[in-house]
Amino acid sequence: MSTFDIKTIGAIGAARPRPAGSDADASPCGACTVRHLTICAPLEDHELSEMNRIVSSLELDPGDPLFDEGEPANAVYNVTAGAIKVYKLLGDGRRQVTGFLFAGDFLGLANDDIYAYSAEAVTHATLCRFQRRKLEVLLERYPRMEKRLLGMASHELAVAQEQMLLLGRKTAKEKLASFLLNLSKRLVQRGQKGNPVSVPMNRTDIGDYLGLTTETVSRTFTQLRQSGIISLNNGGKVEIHDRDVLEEFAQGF
Amino acid sequence: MSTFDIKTIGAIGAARPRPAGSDADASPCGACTVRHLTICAPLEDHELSEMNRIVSSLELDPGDPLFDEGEPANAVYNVTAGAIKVYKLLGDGRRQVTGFLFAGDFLGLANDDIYAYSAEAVTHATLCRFQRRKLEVLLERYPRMEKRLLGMASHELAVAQEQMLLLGRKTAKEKLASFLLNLSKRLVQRGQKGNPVSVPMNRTDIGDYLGLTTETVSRTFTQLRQSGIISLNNGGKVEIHDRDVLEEFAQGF
DNA sequence: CGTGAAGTTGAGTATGCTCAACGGTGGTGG
DNA sequence: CCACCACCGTTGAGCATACTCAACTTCACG
Repeated sequence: MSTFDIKTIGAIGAARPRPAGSDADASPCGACTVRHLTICAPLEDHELSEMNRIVSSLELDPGDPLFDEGEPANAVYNVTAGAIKVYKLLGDGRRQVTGFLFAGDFLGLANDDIYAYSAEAVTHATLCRFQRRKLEVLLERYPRMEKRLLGMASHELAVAQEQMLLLGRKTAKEKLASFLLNLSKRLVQRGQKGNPVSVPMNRTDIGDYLGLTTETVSRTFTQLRQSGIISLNNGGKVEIHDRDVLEEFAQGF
Repeated sequence: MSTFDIKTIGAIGAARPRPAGSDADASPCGACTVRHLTICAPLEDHELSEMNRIVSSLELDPGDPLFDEGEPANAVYNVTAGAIKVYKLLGDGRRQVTGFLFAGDFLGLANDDIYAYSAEAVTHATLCRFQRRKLEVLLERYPRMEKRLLGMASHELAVAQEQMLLLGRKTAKEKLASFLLNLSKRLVQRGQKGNPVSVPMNRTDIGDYLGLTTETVSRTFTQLRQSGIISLNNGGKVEIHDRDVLEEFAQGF
């Protein structure tokens, strides 16, 4: 894994983060459609102008890296659209995707000023970037935001523990059932329809997230499809026919 | 899993949390030997008296439950001595231990007022108990503590991600190597010798933590022993002979 | 259409699980 | 004091789930 500073990514050319269009730049925070989900939720409208001053917008294409494990953690991010994956690697290249992030999700919290994982775009995605030091000043002034951040971190922690249960103790079928239900729930949380479920990531990413190979993911999809529990539509849409059975699988009965 | 209120545990008789001896009660926080590791770290000496007022001490025997998943989260805890395990269960009883906690470690942060996991003593253990509502008042007054809590949560998050990598992508040998090195590092962090490593939990707990069966844990210990990398001493002590090889296993080379 | 990447399916295999037996140890009660 | 018992850890044999390697299909995109 190369370790390079986020500020030079554009120059390297592997990624092409670019400033978002002028529309968004005019009053990005005021126009933010996912504010209630982000770290900005506790701020009053008139306080957003301060946010505007320290935030910058960012756009990524599929496969573009956002940052790499080990890199100095100079910024934190809020996803405003699209999907991001975060992952860790072993020495021989084995990969564990520790999470998929969608609009409203937060990433980049680093304990010791070094990112503990890498982040990369799954789909075309837009993000808000907060310079770490400037954000810290703001947090000092608005303890509400710090509280919000703690709430988000402790939610992340609960999600991580659920994922450990999945990785350590569930079968392939149970893993995939849990995964689909999770995606569905997160869509609903964002006010979208929870069925059919949009599955924007490929089989390799799903496998690396669930601790499986692509082949096993594919076979398990087939198995669920042939049981009539789901169907696979075009454009990565999965239609859930029997949510109850899926729930039973997910909970290990 | 039964869900009962922590306050009634004593009456039920499954557990026997009891107030610690009068020595500790006199000025528990002032005498705390692990304060620098806890949420109390940022408090000045003269502020500890406030802490004293909202904290109570607690003692558990091996196997005693502290709280159960799903229970209302009325308190958070700091371990002051001994070892605690936290775990989640599937419907059919499969178990995933999501962490082992030692002196200085913190548990009980709950996002939605409900514990997301169960906690139980591994060895004889002592803990500080903070009533949630009272702690919140204190956090309001000391943003430093809130910041500290955020730091601890984000550290936990990094640890959780490392564990996901282990569960999803490491072999049995790599899992056990990582586990032993982790225990060793945590001993060193607490100012103790990192070798030999005290391993107070049994094979079942280790298996449930690493996503393995007891038999596989046992076989893998034997394998590492026969390779001369470790030896198993009395009293659950593991002596590490070749840390470098263990590190290589743990990092997946 | 042609090409390359992604997904699916098949055959054989290996890692770790299941089931079972056995040995050591510590606690208990006769 | 010692026999007994329960629990824990270890080891063995056989097995199953998911992996590896490979071929083939589908799809997106030029």
